[in-house]
Amino acid sequence: MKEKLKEHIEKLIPLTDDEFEFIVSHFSFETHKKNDFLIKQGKNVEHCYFVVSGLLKLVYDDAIGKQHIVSFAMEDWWESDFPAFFKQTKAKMSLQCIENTKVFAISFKNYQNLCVDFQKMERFFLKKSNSGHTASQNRILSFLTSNTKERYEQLLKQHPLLFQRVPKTLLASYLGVSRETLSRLSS
Amino acid sequence: MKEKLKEHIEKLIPLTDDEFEFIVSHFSFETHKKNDFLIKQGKNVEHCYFVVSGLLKLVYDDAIGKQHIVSFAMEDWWESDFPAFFKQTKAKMSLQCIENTKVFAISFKNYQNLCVDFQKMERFFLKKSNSGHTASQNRILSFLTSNTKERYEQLLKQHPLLFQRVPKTLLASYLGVSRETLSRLSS
DNA sequence: TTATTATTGTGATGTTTGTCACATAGAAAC
DNA sequence: GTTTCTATGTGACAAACATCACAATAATAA
Repeated sequence: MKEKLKEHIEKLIPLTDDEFEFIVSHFSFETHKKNDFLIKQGKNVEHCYFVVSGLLKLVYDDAIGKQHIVSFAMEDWWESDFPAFFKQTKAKMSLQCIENTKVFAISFKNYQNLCVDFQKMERFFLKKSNSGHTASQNRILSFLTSNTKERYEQLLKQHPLLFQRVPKTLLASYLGVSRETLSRLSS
Repeated sequence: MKEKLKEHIEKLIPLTDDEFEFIVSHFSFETHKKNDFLIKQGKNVEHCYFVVSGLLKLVYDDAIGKQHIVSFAMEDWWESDFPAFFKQTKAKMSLQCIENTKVFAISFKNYQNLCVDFQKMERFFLKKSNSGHTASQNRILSFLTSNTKERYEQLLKQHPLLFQRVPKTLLASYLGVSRETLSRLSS
C-alpha cells in the first residue's frame, strides 16, 4: 500500500526512504466499504484523503434533496471537502464510497506539521492545489463552451473507466443534466 | 501602489518592511489601457498579475469565434492563465483589460525564486491557490445546482459592483447563457 | 457636431432539456 | 427461488433556452 503513495509523491519530488517514512508516519491507512461516508455534509472534516484503490464521489445534497456530483475520486487522487478541511469548518459536501475503497488519511494537524517540518511536502501540496484549480477551471470551461453531448463525450474520452464503474445516474449528475437526457444521448 | 500589495499580503502573513521590499523587488508595476491584452491566447504566459486597480477579464475564444468568460479580476485579485503560467506553455486563454488597469506583475522565474528564497511567500501562494480552487468549485456547484436566474442573482449578490462596471453581454458569457436570455431575466 | 459603434431590449420560432409516467432487465436481499 | 430494489430506456408534454431579426438608446470617434 505504502508503495502507491511513495510512487505518487515521487512523480513530483524525489524522496529518500527515510524521508518517505517520515511522511507516511503522518498518515493513517483506512479501508472502507461501498456506501461508507468518509465525510458527511454538515459534520467536521477531519481528514484529507489519498485514494489507493476504489472509487469515491464528492457530492452536494441541495435543499430539495437532489444530489449533485462535484467530483469523482479514483486511484491516485487526493480528495476532501477542501474548503472545509483548510478552514476547519463544517462540511458543505459529502465524500462517499462508490466501491470498496482504500485510502491514506491525513489529519489537518498532521498536514500542517508536515508542511512546516518538511518543506518539500509543502511544495508538493502547492503543485497539487494548482492542478486541482486547473482541473476545476477546465470543468467550468466545458460548461461554458460545450453542450451536454459534447461534455459527455469529453468525459468518456478523459475517463473511459468511469463509464464502466459508475451508474449513468451519477454521470448525469456530474454533467449537470437529468438521467433521462443522458440516456437519450447514448441512443 | 506598493501599499496595496503590502496590505493584501499581510492579510495572510505579517511582514517586516525589509521583507516586503524584498518581495516587491520581484515584481514590476504596469499600467494598461482599456482593451489592452496582458495575455494573448496562443502566446507565452510571462507573468502572473496582482490587480491594484481596474478590471480584467479572463476569456477563452472557441473554435467558432465565440468568447467565453472564465473569470473577472478586480482589485485585490491575482490572475493569469495559471495552467500555462505554471507549466510555461502557450496560453489557452486571454487576459484583457475591461477598464484602465494597474497591476503588479511577477515573472515565472521570479515567482520560483521568491518561493525558494522566502518560504512564507510559498505558503502565501499555497493559500491563494487553495482559495482559487475553492472559488472554482463553488462556480461548478452553482452550475450544477442553480438555474440561470439563480446564478445571475448569486453573482449580483456576491459582486454588486460588477453589475455597474461590466456590459451585460459579458455577464451573460460568464453565466453561460445568451445575452438575450439574460436580458429577459431582468425584466 | 455628426457619424459610427456598442449596448440593450424584445418579438417570433425552433431546439434542447426537465419532469412525470411507465416498462424492462439486472442485482441484491431474503 | 422468490422478492425487492436499482438501473436504464423511452414516450408525452411543458419549460427553458438559443438564435435570428429588428429597433432604440448610449457611448465613442472623427
